[in-house]
Amino acid sequence: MEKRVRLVDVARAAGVSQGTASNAFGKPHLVRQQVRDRIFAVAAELGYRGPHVMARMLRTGRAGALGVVFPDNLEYAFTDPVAIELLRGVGRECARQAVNMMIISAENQEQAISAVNNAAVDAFLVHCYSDNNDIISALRRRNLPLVGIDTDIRDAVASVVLDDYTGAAMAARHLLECGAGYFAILSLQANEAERFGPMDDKRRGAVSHRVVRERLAGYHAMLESGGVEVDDIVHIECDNLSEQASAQVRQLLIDHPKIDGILAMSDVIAIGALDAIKKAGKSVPGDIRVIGFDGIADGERTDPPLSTITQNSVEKGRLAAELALGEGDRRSRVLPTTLTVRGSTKA
Amino acid sequence: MEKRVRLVDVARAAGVSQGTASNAFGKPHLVRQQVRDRIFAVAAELGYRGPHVMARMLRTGRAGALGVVFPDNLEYAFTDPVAIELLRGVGRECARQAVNMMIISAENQEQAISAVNNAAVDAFLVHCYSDNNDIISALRRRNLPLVGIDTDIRDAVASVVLDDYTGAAMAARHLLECGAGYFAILSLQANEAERFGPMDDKRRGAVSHRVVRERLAGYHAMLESGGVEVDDIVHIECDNLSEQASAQVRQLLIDHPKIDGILAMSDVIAIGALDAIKKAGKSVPGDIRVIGFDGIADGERTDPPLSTITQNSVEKGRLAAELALGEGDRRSRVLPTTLTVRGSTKA
DNA sequence: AAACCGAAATGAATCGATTCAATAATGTAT
DNA sequence: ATACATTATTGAATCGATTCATTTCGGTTT
Repeated sequence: MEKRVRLVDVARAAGVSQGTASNAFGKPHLVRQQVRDRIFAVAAELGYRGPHVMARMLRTGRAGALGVVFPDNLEYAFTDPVAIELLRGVGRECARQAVNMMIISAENQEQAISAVNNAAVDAFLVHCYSDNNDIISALRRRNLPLVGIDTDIRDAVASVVLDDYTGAAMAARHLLECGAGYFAILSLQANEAERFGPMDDKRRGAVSHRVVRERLAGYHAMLESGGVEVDDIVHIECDNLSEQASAQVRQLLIDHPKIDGILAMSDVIAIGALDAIKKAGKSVPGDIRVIGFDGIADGERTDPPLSTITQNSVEKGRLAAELALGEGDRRSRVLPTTLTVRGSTKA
Repeated sequence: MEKRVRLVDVARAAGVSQGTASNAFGKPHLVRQQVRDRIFAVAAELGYRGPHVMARMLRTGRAGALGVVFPDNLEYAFTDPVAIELLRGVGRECARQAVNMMIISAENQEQAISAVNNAAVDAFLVHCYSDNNDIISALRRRNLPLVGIDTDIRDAVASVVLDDYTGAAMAARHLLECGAGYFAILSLQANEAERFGPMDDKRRGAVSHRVVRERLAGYHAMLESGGVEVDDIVHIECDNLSEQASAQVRQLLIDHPKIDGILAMSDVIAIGALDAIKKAGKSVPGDIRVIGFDGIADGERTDPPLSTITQNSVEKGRLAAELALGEGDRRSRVLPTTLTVRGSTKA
């Protein structure tokens, strides 16, 4: 393995200073064409591969990359349709700003922390549900611009969240308007502890995930104003995977046959619910109305098509990236949702 | 903005050499506990943030990241279900090896080249259909381990491709066995020129994308052995998006009403075809048998469920990452496919 | 007390660029 | 021809660690 050709070698061989050689590559307009050409010719002859990326980074302090972290579940990033849309938006903004996208990957918390510590990036984006987490602390310690998605993070330069409360309230109002009277809420995981199934008062009081807290509050407020007692609502904490959710809903239908309105905190869960209801021989929306949350593409093709609260996840990701990379004012943003009515709530 | 605290500052303040201070952080077992503790205490007091990532990289020459490039279409990575599965596999292997994943992003070819040149990574993975491309040249110039996915790349340390020929042949045989006699092939894009629609001989002779070439050959060989003339097969070059493909198939059904077997080169296209056929009032598989390629999850939930040639894209990505990061023997791999029979070909 | 050994610590060299104040070269106006 | 701007070039300092050959230390063994 021969030694790498360095800029200084090229400079010497071309009979110019190292500074000029550097400019020829990085700021060509500062070097006379004649000289530039000579430098390039010599570089080609010596087999110079261009400026060393890491050396340049060290000197300039810029990494040219945006770090993206998913602390809750590392594999989640390429599994959940909403996360993928988010990444699409992040990617779009990174492309616009000519910055690469570094996805922090790890198998466990400890590894994730060292991945965060070793990532050569200019800013971090973190998608998470709660912020009491060692990975978040590691991110803070890096002292780089940090933008939280879907949760507020202390010390972050900004955050991008959804107006979850209003979205949930819209969903609940719609079900009320469609005539539902007995409700079940299919919740996303409420905190770090991986526990699924029926959600009692105690568990409902220990919700650390912002998204879940806000959506529950929105559902409850609207249902109460519609004359429904919160204690009469069945709460189930579901895994955010259609298959698992489907199994949980199957049990729900057995335990609570009167249920005629289902509020799901994600479309993935709602799709599982549709499946379970169909298998149980009940009809949607005749017997049970189902509304999801997110507005993923798959919801358009279910049978019946899924009513939902639509959010623009692509824009959420793009905006977060813009805030993280941006120099301008970095106010945190709350993004709106819209009600999308399809066949699962209205015939 | 105060000046950053450096390792040398910590070392001085703690009364040890810089080398020892470095070891305290990077190789703690080489430093006596007593001394180590003192160094950490001083570091905390001075507000030292830990070793500077870029400086460490420059010195060690390791970036701790794997670059992933999609030259054909940059947004494609987070849009196509197969690409997403691929990324999931890559992510899994990166996590296993405690390496981050750098996604090269750009809006155009020129930007992509400079993104490749500025990426601090230890190896590159490139997913593409053909290798005559300036981005590929830029990748080669970096002189890092390079693994090609779905196409062979000159100078790559290895490549991971599918046994496309056999997969296509299996698909064609299956349709023959199901009694189809008049075939249409819905092809992926055959080369860099973005042209869609009917594919004449000339265009079929100018296929630069390896995947398309192999699959066409597999389809043709099997159909011919089943007594079908290649010239009697209708070829349509489709955009790899369900909506667009659907529109193209609508026209196909008008122009060629006798078609009773459709071979689609991707499930995404096949799903579009199912849609168009349903809208045209024909039945699947009664009037027309449809088989896709890839085995994406969405194909299980179409109506009827989609028969397909299943590949393991997650493993394809994982394996490619392993080869790129690995030290061991790096033979190129050809991955197998399996026939998955569902309702779109057999009642 | 001398000799020896392994573990711990040292400190200068190195990784490979970019930057910027100072200087030189070139061009233009008087 | 002289003065004055402009544009190019120089070269040393700097970014912030890690490495490794060498020296020092502390403890055993003879």
